[in-house]
Amino acid sequence: MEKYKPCCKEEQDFLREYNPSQFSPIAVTVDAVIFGIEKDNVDNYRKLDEQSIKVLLVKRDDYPYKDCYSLPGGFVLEGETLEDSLRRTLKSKTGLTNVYSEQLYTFGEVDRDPRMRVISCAYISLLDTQKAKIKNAIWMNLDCIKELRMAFDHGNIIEEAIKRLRGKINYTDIVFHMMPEEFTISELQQVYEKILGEKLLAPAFRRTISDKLEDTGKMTGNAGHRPSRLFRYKK
Amino acid sequence: MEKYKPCCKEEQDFLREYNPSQFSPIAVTVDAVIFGIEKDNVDNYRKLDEQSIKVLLVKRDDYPYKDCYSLPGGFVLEGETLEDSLRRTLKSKTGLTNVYSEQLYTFGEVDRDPRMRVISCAYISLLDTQKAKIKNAIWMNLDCIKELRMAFDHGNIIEEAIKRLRGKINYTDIVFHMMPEEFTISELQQVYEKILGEKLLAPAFRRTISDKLEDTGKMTGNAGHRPSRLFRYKK
DNA sequence: TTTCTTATTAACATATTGTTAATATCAAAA
DNA sequence: TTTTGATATTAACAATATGTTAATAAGAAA
Repeated sequence: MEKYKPCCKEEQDFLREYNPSQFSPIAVTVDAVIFGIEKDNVDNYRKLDEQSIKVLLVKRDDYPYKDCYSLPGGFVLEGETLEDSLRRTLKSKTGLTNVYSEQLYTFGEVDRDPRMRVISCAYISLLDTQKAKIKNAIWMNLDCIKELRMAFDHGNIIEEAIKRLRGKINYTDIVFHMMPEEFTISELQQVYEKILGEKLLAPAFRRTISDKLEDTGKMTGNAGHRPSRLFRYKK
Repeated sequence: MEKYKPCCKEEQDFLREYNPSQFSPIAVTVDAVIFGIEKDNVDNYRKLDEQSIKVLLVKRDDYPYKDCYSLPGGFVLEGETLEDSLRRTLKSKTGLTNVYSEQLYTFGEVDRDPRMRVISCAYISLLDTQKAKIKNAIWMNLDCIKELRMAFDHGNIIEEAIKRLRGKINYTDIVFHMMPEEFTISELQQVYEKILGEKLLAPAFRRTISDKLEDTGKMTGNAGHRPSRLFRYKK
C-alpha cells in the first residue's frame, strides 16, 4: 500500500495526537493447520499401506495448556503482515519454509486464550511430507485428533480446516500441494476419499482427474498385482 | 467456550502476572461489504429497468480519509466477539439489524490505517433492499466504486468480496439472501449475470435454477410483453 | 391485425457422470 | 507351469446434465 498523505495541517495534528493505547490490549496471532500425507500400514498381515491425512502439531512447553498439542503459530508483531508472521512462526516452530498457505478463518471468541484477549487468524497449509524437513513438531493422524486434548480452540480450528479442504477439493487443485512429485491415480483417489470421507468409483475418478495429470512414463513395481502408472500434476 | 481452568498454582501465578501490554498496541476492526440489488433505469426511452448490484457505503466524517466513502465497520471492543462487533457497528453506522453475514478475509497490511496498526476482519453481508431500513448510508452501484476514492484499502476489500460472491454463487444459495420475497426467473438471471460478468442462456439457466424455486402462482403485468411468473426461494 | 418485446417450453445435440463388466499384469501359492 | 488373488486399467452402456436453436405464448402499442 502506498503511504497515506494527510490532506491538511489539522489532519496531521489529529494523527500525531492519536493515542493507540486508548483501547484495551488485544493481541492477534496466526495459527496454521498444516496438512500432509503419509502412508500408514493398516494391515500388517497383508502388508497393506494406505494414504492417511496428517496434521502437524507442536507440543506446548509453556503455560497455558502446557504439554498439550497445539497448532504451530504465534503472535503478530509490530511491522509484520499476517503472512510475514505466518512465515516467521512456521520457521521457528517447525523449521518449515516456503509452505503453500491460504487463509482459513479468523477466530475471535472472547475467552479463547486465558492470558488475554487474543484473536487468531488461522491458515491452511499444505505440503509434500517427503520433501519437508520438520523440527520439533509431529505429524498427527487426522483421525486421532478428536481423542487428543488440544490447546485453546485448536481442535475446532482443525475441524473447520478439514471442512474447507473438503469443500475446495473438487473445484480447485489444492490437493496437489500435498502430493509427492510422482504418484499413482489410486494413491490420489485414496487421498480424495480420506478428505471427502467416502469411497469413490475408480473409472469415474480416473476420467475426471486425468486432465490434471501428466504421465511420467514410469511404473510402480513389486506389489503382487498389476503395476500402476506414475503421474505428476500438470499445471 | 468453557472457562479455562489452570492446572496448578504455578499456572495460576503465571496467568495473574501475564502482562497484556507487552506487545505494541494493535487494533482489530470489522468491516462489512453489504450487497443488495436495486432496479436501475438503463434506457429511459424504452423505460427499461435492469437489476444492478449495490454496495452500502458510509461517508467518513472524521480523519483520516475524511469525506471519503468507506465500508461500514468499526473497532472490536473488549468483551465482544467479531460477530458481536459486526452487529453493533452495522446497527450504529447503517441502522441495519439481522443481516446475513459471512466472513470474507482478514486484511493485515502494516500501513493500511495511518492512525495505528489495524487489522481488519472483513465480512460479506447480503440483504433484500426492499425490506432493509437504512440510515446514514448510501447504496452505491458496484460499477461506480472503481471511480470513487475509497478510504483505507476498502476498494480492495470490495474487489475481494465480489470475487468471493462470484465463486460461491454456483454452488451455494447465497444470492437468495439479496433477492426480494418474490421475483421472476429473468430478474434472478440478471443478478447472476451481473455477478458473473457474463450473459447466460435462458433455457439452461431456468432448468438448473428451478429446483431451488417455488411457484407463487402470481404473475407480473403491464409490461408490454408476455407476463412472467413470480417465484420464491425454496429452502 | 400486425409488430415488437420478453417469457416459456420443446427438441435436439453434446458433454459429463455413474455403473458394471471385461481385461491386464504382477507375486505367490498350488 | 498353472492357478489364485490382488489391484490397475479400459470398455461399454446408462443416466444426467448442459449447451443451443427454434417454436410458441402473451402482453402493449402501432
